[in-house]
Order: sequence, then structure tokens, then C-alpha cells
Amino acid sequence: MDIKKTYSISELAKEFDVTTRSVRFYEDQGLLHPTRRGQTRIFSSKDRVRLKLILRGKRMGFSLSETKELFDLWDETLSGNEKQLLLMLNTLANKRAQLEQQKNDIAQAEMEMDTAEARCREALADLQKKKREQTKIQKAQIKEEPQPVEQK
Amino acid sequence: MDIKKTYSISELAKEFDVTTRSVRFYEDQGLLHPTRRGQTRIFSSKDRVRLKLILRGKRMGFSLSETKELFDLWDETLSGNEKQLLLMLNTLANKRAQLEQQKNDIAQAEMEMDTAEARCREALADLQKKKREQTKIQKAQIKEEPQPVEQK
DNA sequence: AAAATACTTTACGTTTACGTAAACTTTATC
DNA sequence: GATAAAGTTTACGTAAACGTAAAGTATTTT
Repeated sequence: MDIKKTYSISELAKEFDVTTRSVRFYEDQGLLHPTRRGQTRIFSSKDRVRLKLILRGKRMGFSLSETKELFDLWDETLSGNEKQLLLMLNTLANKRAQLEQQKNDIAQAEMEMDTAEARCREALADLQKKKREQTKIQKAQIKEEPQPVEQK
Repeated sequence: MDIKKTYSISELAKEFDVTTRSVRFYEDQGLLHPTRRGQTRIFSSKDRVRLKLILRGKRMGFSLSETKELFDLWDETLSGNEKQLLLMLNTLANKRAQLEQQKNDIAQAEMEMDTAEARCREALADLQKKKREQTKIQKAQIKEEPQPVEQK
């Protein structure tokens, strides 16, 4: 038994930092299924979870329709039909492959960022060195030609 | 000294399985900078690398303009200006944070897929069991009421 | 030289995921 | 009871990332 509470559209919007427009859009596209009190939407904790999943999906580069497909598939899976179960297992395997690809991409990106960062730091160090040499020269010059007397 | 070769638009398109339209679009958006022989585009191996990065970026949910920003930033970084170097380091740190978020998302998704898969297999096992019970009953019925003689 | 092939520019069309504005109801507050 | 606050529908607008078609050039093949 989840948190059981219900949510208004602006509660959800605020919590997940999206606009109400987006939430309504997700309903329009069949990703959320709030009930109504009068004409006002009432979201269940299931809707809340789904919203969270939608947003995570987006961060992972999934389109809304991809996410919707997963939702629908899962709902049909719950019906317990064998064909649907097998289909779901299949889909899960595909998604796993996608995730593997993403993990690879991320690992690659991290390696390249490592070398990029290293080069940056190296270049910076070089600059600092040059700066220090420069100030040394200046100090030397000051010693050679000391205290020019100020006058008004 | 990379592979040093140059590439036609269709070579690149074929290699990375994108349309020539896309490649031209990426140039239009300032992500690729092919030279020209007459009016025909000639892509360098640097362009090839960038195309690869563009596509990886897309898989990771980066927009073209995000990727372009990175390219531009990197190019300016190469100029060795201190301000640019610091800016790049900053940006790299931000991107790393993004990647961490993505890794979290992926880990979460994998966990949920694990439980989803487990439930599926369980449900399937239940179905199989019921099936076996069903056939047992049928076999029992056949034993009780054996060999109905066939006639024509 | 005619035809096929590969490339080009120009430009309008399309999908996704909302933004934004207008006009209206319902509920809470003064 | 007026007004503000939060919700609603309807509908047009927009940015991103191409698709697609038209019409032309350049080169290679037959």
C-alpha cells in the first residue's frame, strides 16, 4: 500500500519541476490517467510514479511514445496472458541492450573527458609557469633599477 | 597522423548509417566543416570523428546545439587562452555531473527491469504449472475411459 | 552523346514536446 | 459579493531534427 495520497496537478508539477502544461500533455498522450472531481484532475500515486518514470526516460533519451509503449505493455502484462508475458520479456531484453550501449557511450565519454581535462590542466600549468618566469624577470629589473623617487 | 583520408558525404552517411540530409544538416548547424572541391563536400577524418561524437551525443540524449557548444568550446580551448581553459574545465565538470545522473538513472532502470523480469517469469511459471495440471487431468480421464473404438 | 550516378541548393512539410495566450469555471479569501 | 487563486479547454505558435520533392550541375559509364 503505497503512500495512497492523491495529488493536484500543481503539486506534481512543483515536485518534479515541470509545467502543468507538460503534465496535461502527458495525459493527452495517454501516459497518465488521472481521475476527475468535477473537471479537476486528481492524480494517484501510480500517476506520480509514472511521471517520475517519464522524466527519467527523457533523461535517458527515450521519447514519450517509447515510454508509453512500455507502460501499455506492462499494463497488458499484468493481465497475465502468456503471449504478453513473452512479449514483455523480449522487450526487456531489447531495452537492456540499449542500456548496455548507453553505458558504453558513457564510459567512452568519460575517458575522453579525462584526456581533455588532462590537456587543459597541462596547458594551464604551462601558462602559470610562463607567468612566474615573467614576474621573476620583472623583479630582477626592479632590483637593477630601484625606487624611482616620486615627486609632485 | 590519423587515417588522413578524406571522405565523401555518402561514404560517411553509409558508415554511420545516417542520411546525407542529416550530414548536410549538421554542417548547416556548424557541427561539421567540410572543405569543397568545386561545390562538392570533402570531409576530413576530423569531421569523421566529430560525426561519431555527434551520434554518440544523440544516443546520450544531447541536443545538436549542446554538442556544438562543446565543439566550439574545445576549439577555443586549443587557442590556449587561460579564460577558455578554465571555462572548459568548468564545463567538463558539469558534463561529468550529467553523466553521473545518467548512470544513476540507468542503474535504477536496470533494477526495475530485474524485478519486472522476475515477475514475468513467475507469472509464466504459474501458467506452465496450470497447463501441466490440466494435461494430467486429461490423461487421468483417458485412463478411466479407455480406447473408444474407432469405426467408419 | 546519352544515360546513369552522385552531388548540389532551395524550400516547403512533418513530428515531437511542449510554450503561450484567450476565455471560462470552481473554489478559497477578504 | 467581489476578487484572487487554481483549475480547465481550445487553439495557435515554435524549436529541433530531419524528410522529401524539385530542379540543377558534374562526372562516370555505356
